[in-house]
Amino acid sequence: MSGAVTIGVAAKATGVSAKMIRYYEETGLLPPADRTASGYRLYGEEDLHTLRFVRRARDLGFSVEDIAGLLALWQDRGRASAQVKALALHHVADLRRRIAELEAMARTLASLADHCSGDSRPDCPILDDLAADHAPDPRWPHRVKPLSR
Amino acid sequence: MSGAVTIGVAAKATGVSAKMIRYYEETGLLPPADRTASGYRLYGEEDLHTLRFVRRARDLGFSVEDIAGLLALWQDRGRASAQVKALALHHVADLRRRIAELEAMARTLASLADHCSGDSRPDCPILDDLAADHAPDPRWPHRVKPLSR
DNA sequence: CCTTGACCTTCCTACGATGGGAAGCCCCAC
DNA sequence: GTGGGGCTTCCCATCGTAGGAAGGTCAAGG
Repeated sequence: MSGAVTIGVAAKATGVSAKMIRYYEETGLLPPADRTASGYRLYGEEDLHTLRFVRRARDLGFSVEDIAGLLALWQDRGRASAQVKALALHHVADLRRRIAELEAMARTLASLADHCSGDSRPDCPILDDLAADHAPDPRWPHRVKPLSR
Repeated sequence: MSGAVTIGVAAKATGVSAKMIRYYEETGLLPPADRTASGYRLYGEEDLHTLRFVRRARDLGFSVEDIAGLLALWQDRGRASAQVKALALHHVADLRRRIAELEAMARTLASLADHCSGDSRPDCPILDDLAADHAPDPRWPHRVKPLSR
């Protein structure tokens, strides 16, 4: 029943650093914490719960802005789960898009590295690729450079 | 043989914005460009080649710091391709690590969303998961909170 | 009662890569 | 010579996080 703890304890208990707790408060993600007479922030069990919620959401890659939405829905007992699901699926789509981008990079680079002898000789397909003329604009129909000269 | 072009032309020709070209120069990735009498930066064919190299490397996800290394190797005719390959493979490993992280998030979230009805009712496994007690420190052996009180 | 050390407060700085914008100079075409 | 577009530098913002300085607070132990 003691309840209220200071920011350092709250940080350790929730895995959110004290710095970030202050930042979240400052940016409005969290409401201003209660204070002791001397100005120390105090966190009760419910606040800790909220902080853990925020941390979990961050761990799942949600932006702070998205988390504000999730928190609002969480605290709205009359919410429609459809709203939550939409937010989540939107985020999943975002994650998948970023994954696809990274995978394209990794594939390209791995394939280049695969063709590189990796010994003491200077010849290197990786550098050759980087130095080659890559079409800047057209997305995929990668126009091969004209052969005749 | 006109050769030298101003920064805006170089930007369009290479796909690197003028802002970024200045930034790269400022941070030492690129050597200071030649200037006209009135202070305009000038870029020759070789500079454009370098800029395209940088852009390609950025497109492959290399950090500016890594690109500095790649540029140095590129310009070192006596380099060992092993060095380039090592840099590339290190970066691939980094990409794969980030991909794995994002995939873990996406998988978790997609599975939660999958169990969410997504209708007008408020019940939502996604929020339930976010609100649940997730172990902060211990990696997986998820210690359940003590029952007795 | 006073010191000590751990904690808290605010405020400022930085990261990495990028974009936006303002104020002022430069250059070319008309 | 004028207008408009390009160039210069300088400052600010992003996003989430961390570090540090300067100073107040608190509890424990002498």
